[in-house]
Amino acid sequence: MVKLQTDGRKARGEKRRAELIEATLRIIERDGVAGVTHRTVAAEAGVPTTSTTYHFSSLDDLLVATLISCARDMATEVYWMIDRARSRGSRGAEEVAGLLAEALGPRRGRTMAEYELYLLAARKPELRPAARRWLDVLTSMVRHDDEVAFRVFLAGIDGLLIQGLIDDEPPSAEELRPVVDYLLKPR
Amino acid sequence: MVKLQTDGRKARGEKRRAELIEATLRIIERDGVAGVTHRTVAAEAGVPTTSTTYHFSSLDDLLVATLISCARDMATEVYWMIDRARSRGSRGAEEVAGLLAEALGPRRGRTMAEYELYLLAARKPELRPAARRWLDVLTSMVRHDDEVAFRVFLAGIDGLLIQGLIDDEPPSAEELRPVVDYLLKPR
DNA sequence: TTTGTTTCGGGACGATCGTTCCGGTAGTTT
DNA sequence: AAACTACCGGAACGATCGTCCCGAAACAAA
Repeated sequence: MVKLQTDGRKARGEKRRAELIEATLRIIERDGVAGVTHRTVAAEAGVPTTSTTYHFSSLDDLLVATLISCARDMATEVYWMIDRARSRGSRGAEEVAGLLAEALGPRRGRTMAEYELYLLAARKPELRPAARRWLDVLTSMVRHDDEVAFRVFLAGIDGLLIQGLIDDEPPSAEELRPVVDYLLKPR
Repeated sequence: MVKLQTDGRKARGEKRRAELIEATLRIIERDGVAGVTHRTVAAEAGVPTTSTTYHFSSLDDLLVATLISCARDMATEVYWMIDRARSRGSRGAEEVAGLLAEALGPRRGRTMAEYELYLLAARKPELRPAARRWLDVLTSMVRHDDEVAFRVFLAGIDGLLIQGLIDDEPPSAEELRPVVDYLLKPR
């Protein structure tokens, strides 16, 4: 009889690994990278402290894994924004503004976490490929003569998000709208 | 005889306070906000550990003071960029690209420090006014019908800087040039 | 000089950190 | 069944953390 199923132990191990990464992301959303310790992550995941050191050789490894996991989500998120912006004509700006308002409102913690991990990548060279990959993939999607406009678009999105993070009240889609409009206007 | 000079003790105190802030900024440039502790700052400034707790009631206070001091410099820096961009015509983009390349090359550590403090402000409400003030001042400088274009310009600058921070090789002014050009092109 | 204020700095306290050790358990292979 | 491997989790180690205490020193006012 041929063995088709994977090792049950390894499956459980991978599952807990994923749970630890999710717990780490929640910690970063709530308290920032500074709040990530073996103990806080373990408590958030509801597992003993030593579980983090078993599945990740060090705290750095845990952060690396979290960034890599997070980068995937960021890519799909920005991909959606681009898709909306290009396919909907004048409605594109409206939808992009809505997505930005959502990133700065209900999902504010997540947005902060992403940029904190982004800055972490600036400081740790081993993280840079993961942080850059989605950006490269996105850039390769557009036509060559659109590349400059596309880079401006991406930079503008990043800038608007970062600036929106230090507002006391998250900006509404209506406030963002004219800026996004201007950003998307061809020239 | 009227007392004209201030208390020599207070003068020395203020001087050491300033030195501690400068040392803190150097630490952040080198190791990030995570590297800021009473002991590392004191060692960097060449003073005993307790000096930081004496002049700043807590570590948070030290970071707040550092951000406020840093925000002033950021304002003048961006002010220069705007000045170049507006007064030099087509040469404006070239000079802005040069300033960006400098911020991502020789002054890379400083740029990282500024954005780390910026994100810190996103998380600590008491820091937000200081981080936002210079942005408001700059915005109030421009004509009302230019405001949207100006906000796009600022957002674009932020985005280009952040994205440039995760490059292995800092982008050159020549690479930045077409993007800045597009960003400044009126429409 | 005497008194008071401000700055300095050594030392220590309790808390928390990353990490290791190691016995115990569950699952797989032979 | 026995041997082996992967996972679990309690306990603890040394290091480092923020902060406090308190006497000494420097300086100003009396």
